[in-house]
Amino acid sequence: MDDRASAHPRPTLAGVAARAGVSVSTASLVFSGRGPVAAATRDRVLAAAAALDYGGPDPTARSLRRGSTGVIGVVTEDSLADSFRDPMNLALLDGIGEGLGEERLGLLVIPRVSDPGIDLAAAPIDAAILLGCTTDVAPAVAALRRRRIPVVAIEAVPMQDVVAIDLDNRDASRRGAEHLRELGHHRIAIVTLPLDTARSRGEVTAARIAASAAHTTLERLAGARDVFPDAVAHTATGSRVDEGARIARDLLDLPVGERPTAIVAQSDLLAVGVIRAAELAGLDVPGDLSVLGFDGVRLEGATAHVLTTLVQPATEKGRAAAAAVLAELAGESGRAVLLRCELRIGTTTGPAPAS
Amino acid sequence: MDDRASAHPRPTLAGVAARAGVSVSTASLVFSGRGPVAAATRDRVLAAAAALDYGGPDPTARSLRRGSTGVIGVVTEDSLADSFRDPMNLALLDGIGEGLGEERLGLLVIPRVSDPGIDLAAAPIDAAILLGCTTDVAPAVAALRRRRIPVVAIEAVPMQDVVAIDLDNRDASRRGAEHLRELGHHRIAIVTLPLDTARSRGEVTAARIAASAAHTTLERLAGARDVFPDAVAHTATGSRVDEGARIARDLLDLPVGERPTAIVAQSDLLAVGVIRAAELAGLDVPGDLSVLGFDGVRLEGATAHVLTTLVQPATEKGRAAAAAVLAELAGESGRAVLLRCELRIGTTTGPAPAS
DNA sequence: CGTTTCGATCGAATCGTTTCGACTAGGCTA
DNA sequence: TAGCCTAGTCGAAACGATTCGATCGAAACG
Repeated sequence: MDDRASAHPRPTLAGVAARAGVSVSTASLVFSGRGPVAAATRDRVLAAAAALDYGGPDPTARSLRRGSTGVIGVVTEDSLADSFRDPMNLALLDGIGEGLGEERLGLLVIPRVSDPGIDLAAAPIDAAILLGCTTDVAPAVAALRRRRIPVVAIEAVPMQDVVAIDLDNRDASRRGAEHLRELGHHRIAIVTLPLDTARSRGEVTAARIAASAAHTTLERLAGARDVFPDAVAHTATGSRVDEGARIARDLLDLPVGERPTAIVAQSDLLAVGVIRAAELAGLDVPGDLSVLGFDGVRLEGATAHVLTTLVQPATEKGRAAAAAVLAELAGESGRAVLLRCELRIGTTTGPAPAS
Repeated sequence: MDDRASAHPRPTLAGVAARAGVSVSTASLVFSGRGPVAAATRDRVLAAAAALDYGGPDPTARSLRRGSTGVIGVVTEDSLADSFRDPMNLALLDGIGEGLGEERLGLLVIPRVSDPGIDLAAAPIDAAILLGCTTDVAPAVAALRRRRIPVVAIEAVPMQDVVAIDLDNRDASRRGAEHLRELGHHRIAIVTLPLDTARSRGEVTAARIAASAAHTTLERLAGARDVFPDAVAHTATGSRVDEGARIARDLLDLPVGERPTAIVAQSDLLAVGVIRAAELAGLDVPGDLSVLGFDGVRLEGATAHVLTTLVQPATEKGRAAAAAVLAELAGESGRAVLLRCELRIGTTTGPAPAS
């Protein structure tokens, strides 16, 4: 059988049709199932296909003719693996998968949107979802727009012709901060998500804020500072436990009077790191230090605490993105969505220590 | 500008060529850069393209003509998100990304290979990597073969015309078990990875083994039983900490004389669960119970221990898979690779308790 | 029994590129 | 000055399907 396979170049619909003694159009109808075909004819065509080892219409030819590929692009900023290390993105992916349903073939994940070497416009996709892109995505969006490819962006700066799936990041952060203020805290510190693609650790200055395009980070920061305008903030290189711990170590290395009584972390992973560092430094959470997270990710046994955090509807975000994509593909215009986070009070925040 | 965009249907290379006053072939040369084009001509074409808001050649048409899409398919068994929740798969993905280099557009991730509803043959890909597929993948492979699409499988049952990237699962497990035997253990229990897609928890019987197609699980099991032929084994529904804990709870709920003195877990996540359950039951690790893992994943702070485990070269696996894919696409035949695990002795195994 | 209708089939045009071979006009070598 | 090579350009033939409109019996209808 191998010789046959290598002898004949590659079976095509025309070959199958010829062998079955029907026209190409009829053979096409058999495979696409969109026209009436006599049972006998269908069988003949299928038999011919089997005999020639034909595996069905070529996807690229089909795409060209039909004008659609059945593939949705998911554009990420980091490397693939790094993007998927963030539990929030996984939940998002779950939602996208759910929302897309059975109709689509798969997701084409395209890493490093900011890499000029990668030509987003050359990707065979019907629509694109921008996933956690903090960089300036304008060029990428422009390229997709030229292709008439609908774009849905998740938590990105608002752009024209891009359906935005957003979170009330600022408002939610403000509510979290207010919770701390109500508990009597005055001196708080903030551990932020990355501010830029360079991802250097360090204190957040006005200059760095001005230079940053990290929408989510900035919004959450603004929300916290709506309540605590002077709160010091340090930025992390990524949403990871070790980063949170590392930054907290610096923030907590102060005499009692100057040390923050609460730390606002912009993600749960960072918050867990903060808690670990605090406990390692001999501080009691929440007795000596309150810790607030963001995300509401299930962190199985990472700490003995129940994290006080802003629970975001991550899966819902994915579903909304998928719905928007489907709407756009159907010709309707996908509606922008603003989802709300909910403050879940756990055991990591408490009254400010009387000092 | 919006009216223009909607007025004209969509710019094509032909339109650009016409406007630039050159032939389509010349315009094509400008964009593909594979022929000599006078600088002046090039500029004229690019200017026309800009004027028409043309974003470059259509990917599907290009794919059809060129016969390749620039996309590699990654076929997983679970939902996307679930696949990527396994840290091993992420490391693998890292390796694939590294190995593929800059040439490729992206990875088309295709979930649920066993779902008959999804037509693998309809995916526009140049090659496929089978990732952690425990089910019977024969139909999928057959479909791809008909398409003349090279297939690389990671830790799957050997198949003809499929490049295998494999691990010495059986031998490694045997070495791990021998380590336990040398420590004086006789009564051990095994916590296995899933045995089948149904994923029901429970004791591993001969019947279930016979019915299972989960290559990796079976190999690791066989390796452990090479040393401890009568070891009882329970299968998990997934490689997760909570699963490990849940199963260990049952395994350890026995009088001291019958309780295993060591548990072999088929993944580090399971092993961590086992350790947690043991400590919750008041057992000392490794004093009362030794625990052996598999994978060598970095588990930041999950336990206070250093897990004794079989460290597998996960990233290397990905790189090898990528190399095989590239080789196959270059017309050479990708070589099968067998990678070796290394036993790393940590603090979770110790001498069997004298009883 | 003439006409309409419908199921089944086919031919031909089309989707938007890439690429092969041919052609022209100069610049070189001999 | 004849002959050759090369850079630059072009026409036309793929690539492998889908789909529109036409055709042709046979069944259904009045």
